[in-house]
Amino acid sequence: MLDIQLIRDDPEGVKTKALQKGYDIDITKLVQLDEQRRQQLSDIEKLRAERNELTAATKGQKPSEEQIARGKDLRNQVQQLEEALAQTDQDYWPLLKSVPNMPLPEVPVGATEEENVVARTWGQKPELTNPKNHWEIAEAKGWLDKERAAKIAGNRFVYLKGDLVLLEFALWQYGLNVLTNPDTLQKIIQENGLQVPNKPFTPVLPPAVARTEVFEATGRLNKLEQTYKLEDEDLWLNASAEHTLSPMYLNEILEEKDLPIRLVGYTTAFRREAGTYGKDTEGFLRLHQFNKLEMESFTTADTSLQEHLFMVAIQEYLMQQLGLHHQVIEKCTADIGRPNAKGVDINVWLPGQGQYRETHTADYITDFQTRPMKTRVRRLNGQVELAHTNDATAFSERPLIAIIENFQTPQGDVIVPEVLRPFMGGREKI
RNA sequence: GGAGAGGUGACCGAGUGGUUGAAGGUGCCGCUCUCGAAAAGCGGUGUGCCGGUAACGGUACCAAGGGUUCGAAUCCCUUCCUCUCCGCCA
Repeated sequence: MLDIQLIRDDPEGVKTKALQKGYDIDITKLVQLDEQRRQQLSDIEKLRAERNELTAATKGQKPSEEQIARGKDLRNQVQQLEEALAQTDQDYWPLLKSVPNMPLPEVPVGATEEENVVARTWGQKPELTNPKNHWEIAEAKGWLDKERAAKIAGNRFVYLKGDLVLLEFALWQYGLNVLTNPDTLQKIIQENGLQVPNKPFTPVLPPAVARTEVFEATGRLNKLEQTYKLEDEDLWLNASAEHTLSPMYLNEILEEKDLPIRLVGYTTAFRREAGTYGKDTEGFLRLHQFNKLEMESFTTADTSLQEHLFMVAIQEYLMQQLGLHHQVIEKCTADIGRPNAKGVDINVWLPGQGQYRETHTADYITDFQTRPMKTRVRRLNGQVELAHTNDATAFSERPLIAIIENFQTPQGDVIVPEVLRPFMGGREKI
């Protein structure tokens, strides 16, 4: 949720930047509703003040007939005004919540993802003759069974089996090792010239579900396209660990000395993927259910951008260590997403498909989530202000696809990246 | 799932209809005392919203939402959570 004060101060600027992100918001109406709302609030408070005065005047005694009559009158007036305010709120809050976060000035302006900018490229496309798709290799190896999964759970579910499962667990282990090691983090910070502490990430196994109320506060509830609802329960399945990590400190005031709070959560993510029929149906690139290791951090406003860059640096480091050729993409205004002020993707090269595909995303969210979540920081000087959140992928299952396609051998085996071997019993290929 | 007891400020803990944003204690901050520290004494110490350059004023908040009342932390209803016992269970 955007700061209403920002909208009051610069309605035109907000309108323009929202449009850059593809949101046509009726800012005029929002400003008008805001004024109306404040007027109503002020009227109500005047009456309440009068009522409080009346109550105080009774001094604990039985009030007179006259006082009771006056009290009743005030109550009715307040009630009427409160109803009018509730009416205004019905329009006001959804409209305010529909305003997207403002992109930073350096975010490239663009109308589609075609206008994303390649910021950096690492490595080179491997030289492979007639590379196979990951599903061809995985099915031949008995690592992937989609037919039986469809029988059990339907389309876009899979059974992953055998060595691929071992490889997946190696990936989690490796990711956790990097994120919990202050020396490795320090190296990444130095190499990228960043100004952040090397405080390690705390591993978290979070709940995979959250209540409606909580989900709404995160601003990430996307009922129709993404989120599954549990029948008979007021619960939704998370579509990323971020959904249950970011609201952890809902309605709390954090102490500045405890920041940054860095979490790395592992969870199974569930996505409805409505509106993607026929897209990426082969293999396990786009599933209703997948596993993910996700970074989340809470910082002060003045350190959050560095924290975001730090997360991107970690992502690059992880992909470099796996030896996977990839591009770092600065997403344009249309592609960064509603809650983001800036966004970076990592797209890995998939030789079997002859294209780059997204494996990582890093969201710079500023205080857009913490405002509705009321997650605040008490600064060292005693000032209370909104915290900032950042989230970013550490690993999903998609890098497995990249490993299979990039490191395939003519014999149909897959070379295990060196950094994963310690977690694979030292095996060099599978 | 069944039966019962509860949810009050950073923490402990009073308060069961009338200046109660809330006694008392702990913690924290400042001052006094001290060479310094401790102890002791004194003072201060919640958050949101609205108005105001500010000082400050108003209003709301005692798990959440609704209701009763001239007036609610206190009474009623719903939901959530915690604890105890029983049952079930990886």
